[in-house]
Amino acid sequence: MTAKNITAEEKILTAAKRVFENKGMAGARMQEIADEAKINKSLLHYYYRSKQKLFEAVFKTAFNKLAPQINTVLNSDLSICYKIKNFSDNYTTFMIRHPYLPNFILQELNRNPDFVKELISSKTFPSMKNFQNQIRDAVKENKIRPIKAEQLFINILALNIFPFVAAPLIKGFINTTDIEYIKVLEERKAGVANFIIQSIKIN
Amino acid sequence: MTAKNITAEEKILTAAKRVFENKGMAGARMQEIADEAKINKSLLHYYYRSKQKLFEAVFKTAFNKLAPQINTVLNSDLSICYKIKNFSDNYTTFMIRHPYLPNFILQELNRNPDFVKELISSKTFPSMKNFQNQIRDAVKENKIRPIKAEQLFINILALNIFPFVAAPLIKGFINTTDIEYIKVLEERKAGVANFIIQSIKIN
DNA sequence: GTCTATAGCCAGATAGAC
DNA sequence: GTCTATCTGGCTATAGAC
Repeated sequence: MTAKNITAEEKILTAAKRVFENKGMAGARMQEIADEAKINKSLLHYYYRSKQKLFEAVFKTAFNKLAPQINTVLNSDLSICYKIKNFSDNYTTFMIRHPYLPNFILQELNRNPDFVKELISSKTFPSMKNFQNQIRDAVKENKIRPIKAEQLFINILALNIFPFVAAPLIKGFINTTDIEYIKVLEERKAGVANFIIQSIKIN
Repeated sequence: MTAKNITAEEKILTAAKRVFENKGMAGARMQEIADEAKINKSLLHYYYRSKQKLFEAVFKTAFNKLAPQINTVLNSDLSICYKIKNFSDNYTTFMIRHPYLPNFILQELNRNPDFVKELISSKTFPSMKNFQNQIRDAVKENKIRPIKAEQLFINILALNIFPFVAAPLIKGFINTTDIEYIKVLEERKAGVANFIIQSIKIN
């Protein structure tokens, strides 16, 4: 498997991923994707027919990388505490390597509300039910302070994802270089989990 | 001041705001802004010269609505606890009325890193210094649990802003209608402040 | 200030040779 | 499968009448 064994189709998808994540659907240019992939522009259409189709291929691939991690929080028999620690650590590690992904996903979901309907109706889309039961039981048994499952869920996502979506803004406020900011993010792997657990635990 | 007294220039800015916030710079069309403002397309150029200039006018207006609220957190002599409650309440109230604003700002900051440099160098851009001192002192005096000012700051922003940036995604996960989601956001006004304070307070 | 008409460009998509 | 050349439409921007 040398570099030359990578097919044109794969090269296109990789390049398209890079360009779409940076520029979004509207800002991306087919020519730029072709240049990035070092192939001819008309090959894009040969393999993917249209910009829209290529975009959808990229979007689905991206979304399918994120959904499973969230699903582990919502649908697994692990303890609440473990889930929070695990998700914060794994998610941040993954995102440091793919910093544009969350922004890309959220951006395009905001622009195309129909995408959401499509995603929800897919079989793999995670349900809140188990998590709601888990939180309700934990509150009832006095294991954690009273909180609604949805609110806790939003908080977990917010604390882990926001630092990537708002990176340029935060970098401006706290006045850090890109390298320093990665250290700030690394600190959050454990810090965020502690912050959440501290907030819900019974003294 | 009847509706007819609104000048063309004002109508353009309002329309541009709506279109840019929904579609972003790259996705917005001058024709759509003209239609939205119910004026002739060439008037856009008469008043604002170019799409870029019109966009910058909209962006600066939008950003200047958000910065002061954050500045209150960073640079005022209020107690930490009060700041958190106050910001969570005010910010969420404001954002429920302008739900596209955070997404628009973050989106364009990600696309145009130069914007950030420009904003930072402006005189009104808030500094972290006072807030850092306040948190360091509070930790030293054992008033709150040990936490870095930057991390707390990120957490405050994340918990308050993320629910708006990621609205379509969250609505999908927790399976709510738009109206129900507003109730979830209303709950957060007090809920988020409590969540944060619970996490940093000494038992 | 406001309109119509159009210049000029650029991007997505296709035709057709190899 | 991969290339060059080109069509077609849409978009920003401007010229110029009123």
